[in-house]
Amino acid sequence: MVRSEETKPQVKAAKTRGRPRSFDRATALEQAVLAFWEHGYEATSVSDLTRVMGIGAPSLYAAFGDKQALFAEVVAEYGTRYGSFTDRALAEEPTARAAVARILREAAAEYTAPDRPHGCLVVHAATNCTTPEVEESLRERRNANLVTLERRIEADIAAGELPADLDAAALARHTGAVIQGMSQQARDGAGREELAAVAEIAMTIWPRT
Amino acid sequence: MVRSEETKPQVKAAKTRGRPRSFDRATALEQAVLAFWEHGYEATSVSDLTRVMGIGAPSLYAAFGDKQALFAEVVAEYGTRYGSFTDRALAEEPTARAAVARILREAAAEYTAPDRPHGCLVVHAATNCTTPEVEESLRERRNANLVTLERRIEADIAAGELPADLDAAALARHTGAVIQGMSQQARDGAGREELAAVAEIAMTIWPRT
DNA sequence: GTTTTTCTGTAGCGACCGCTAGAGAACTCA
DNA sequence: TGAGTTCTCTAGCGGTCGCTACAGAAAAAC
Repeated sequence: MVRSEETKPQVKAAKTRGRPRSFDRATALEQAVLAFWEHGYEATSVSDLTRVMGIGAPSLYAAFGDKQALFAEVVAEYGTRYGSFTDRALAEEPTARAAVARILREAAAEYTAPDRPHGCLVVHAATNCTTPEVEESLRERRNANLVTLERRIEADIAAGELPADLDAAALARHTGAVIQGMSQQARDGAGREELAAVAEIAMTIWPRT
Repeated sequence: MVRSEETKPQVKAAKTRGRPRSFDRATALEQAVLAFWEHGYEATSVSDLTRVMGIGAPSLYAAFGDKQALFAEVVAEYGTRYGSFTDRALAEEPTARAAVARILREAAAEYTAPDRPHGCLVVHAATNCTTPEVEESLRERRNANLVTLERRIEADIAAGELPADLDAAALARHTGAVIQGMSQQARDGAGREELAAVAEIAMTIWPRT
């Protein structure tokens, strides 16, 4: 994947003045993603970040603002790079049921992929946070995902694909709970097959079509 | 519930010498439970603790050891006072299915009870921890709960109460994931009825008996 | 070249962290 | 009463936190 840039001197036709940045911004951001993903917002100190990103503190602050702004950018980057499988499933699968089945199966693999932190950054990285806005930002993201799923289920109900008496909100929340639980299990050491088994069990709640 | 004591001067027949403790140890511990429950291990500072417990730092260290020892005691107290509903259900209900049904329904109420922190301390209080032993201690607790549930399900399979081809480990893990997901949902603002609906949906995975 | 602009490295700011030394207070025991 | 014991209070330890002032380095503009 080619990194998208807005202020990259050596690539984007050296138009910026002054001393050029000595590190690759996207690479540094990716390291920050891994650090925050692994240890969460609070437990990842700025000195941890400068170490894994390979830059000094002033460079970090010049390039990303402060710790909170960097985290926001990390969350966005995580969303496009690692968390997009849910949106993709919702967009590509013909029914809510098929989308959820795919999401759960893919989550089992995503949350236990080797060579990267287990579980979901959005679920874990901002729990027990002394900065309420940070905790709230991921909470809103999680709740927004629930609403998205609920709307998808409602659409299937309206289309006659699912029973009219189905509780879309409850079904969406159940699915969210299973996903978050799978993420926790992944953090607690569960492997891909174990999570896949959980996913299969969870899918049996859907009405037979 | 009567507080069990080992060194309580004013109740246990004033046998201890020296200046007596000026605060009630059990009351102070309860305040620590609420603080750790709400904010987690790292985000609850010793100065937070001394404030809500109403004592000075030296008194805290004299009575409870250090922060980590206090947290261990808090987890134990939480277990007996707030987390015992699961063990009770497993002990009192005749089948694994009935026990899980009761656990899920009670969790919906417990995790959203007013006037106390939402969700489960064991699930949330030691995530994103810079002290690995603390994080590990609750992880072990969660995994031990999974094993307990798995054994209960296996017993029902052996007794012919559940199908012989049932995957006890997967079913236990699924149940654990739903419980942890419900706890997360409670933290994210879900109410009792919403969690109860999730619990009802989750119970539909059990084979009809 | 010189000037202007921007980034980098050192070094350290004030605030808070978990924790404790030391002195005095409050009790039991003789 | 006095001695011995244990708790409480004030104050502050060394360390880390997020963050930045400042001087020098590296580029474009002139």
